[in-house]
Amino acid sequence: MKRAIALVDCNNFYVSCERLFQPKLEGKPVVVLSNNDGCVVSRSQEVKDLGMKMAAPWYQMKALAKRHGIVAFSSNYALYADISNRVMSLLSSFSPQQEVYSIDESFLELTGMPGSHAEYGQLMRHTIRQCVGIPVCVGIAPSKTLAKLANHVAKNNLQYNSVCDFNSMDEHELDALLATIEVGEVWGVGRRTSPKLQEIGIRSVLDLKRAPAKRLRASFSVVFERIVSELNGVACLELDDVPHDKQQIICSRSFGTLTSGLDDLEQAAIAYTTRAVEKLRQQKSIASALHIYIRTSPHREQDRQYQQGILVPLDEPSDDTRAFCKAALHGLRQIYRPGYAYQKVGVMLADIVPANERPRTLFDDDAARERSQSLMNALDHINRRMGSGTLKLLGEGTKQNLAMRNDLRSRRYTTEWDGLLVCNC
DNA sequence: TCTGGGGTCCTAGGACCC
DNA sequence: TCTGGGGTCCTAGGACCC
Repeated sequence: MKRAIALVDCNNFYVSCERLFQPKLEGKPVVVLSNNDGCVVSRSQEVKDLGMKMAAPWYQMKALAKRHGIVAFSSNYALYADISNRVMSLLSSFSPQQEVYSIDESFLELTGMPGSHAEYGQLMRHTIRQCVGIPVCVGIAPSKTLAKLANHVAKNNLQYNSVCDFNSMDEHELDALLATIEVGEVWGVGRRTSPKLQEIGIRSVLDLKRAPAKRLRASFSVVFERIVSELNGVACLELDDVPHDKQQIICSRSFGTLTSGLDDLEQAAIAYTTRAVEKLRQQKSIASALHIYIRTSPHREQDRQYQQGILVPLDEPSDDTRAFCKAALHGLRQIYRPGYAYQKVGVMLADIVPANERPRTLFDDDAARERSQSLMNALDHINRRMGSGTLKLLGEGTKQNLAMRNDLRSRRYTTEWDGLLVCNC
């Protein structure tokens, strides 16, 4: 029986979320920006047609935007996450096996399902459009890598009507199609390797499919052997239907304005550490080291540059915000140098294991651990109920010196009372 | 003036051990 | 004075993804 994997991908997802609540933006050029309104991270079709690239710095795009009346939004992650949950939960009813791959993509196992898979894809698409309001495209193929490409074809060729099933094509038809797609479109071939492949004569997806896998492995890495197999219809990547625990948890942010003060960096470090340890507790894990780093803006070449990071081991694995904040401040003070204009602080939790695999030591203080646990539970409980950041450590501070720019953010239509749309009728 | 954030996997090279 | 080879573990950095 032929393997059939579907990839359902939302069309310019963040833009589609914004349009959901402002339908007058249908057909108009719209973008959504990254944190600090720094880069363009989601573009409507109209904007793509104008030639605006993904991740383009917004300040360089303003003239073009003005000329064409592009509507811009700061990112509203609370909204996108909520809409994503609705799409994913609806999709889960279409297959016994689903892998939620990212905020806007899901793989679904269709192997063995009777009837036309393309028609089934259309049904998914119409259901999501009708129930949630988000447009999606569906690609179907015998491997994940091919399903990604089928999705790409569905998105870019009108004649497929948003659903493309490679399994329904014969070998010649499929190869002819793959010959028209640039090798850089393949999942796993990025902007560095794409030119290198072109140099050795591998320009199209078909070229890569027919390339000698062993030789590619030697010149690039083992992942290429896998990619070539997947392109030949041999599934090497299984569907991951249980989300696994993170091996590292990162929280980092660029500042709205550069700063050279240790105070500011300490405040940011505590805020990000707090957030990261919250995520650690959410997945019921403990960590035994924290990496903290700071850096100046690499884009400001006229400034003196500095970047440094340090790994701070903890006395014992923990999920207590206070222990990590202490480590973060300790590390920060070691790497901090005065006189630089810092742009970013980041923290990363490492050596993560499930909390129930905590090693016992001679010096375990069970009473202290219980106190720590009930304090952290209370903290999480209150912040969950009253809103994130209601209760925090004093060091995080109350001034917002380094607050991000997000003047263009839409309302939290679905996750806050104040964000609800009210009908005046 | 303004250039994102979070994550994984792979490789090379160094330290160390026998 | 000469100075091996193989294995493991760790880390840093690169590449990629969304």
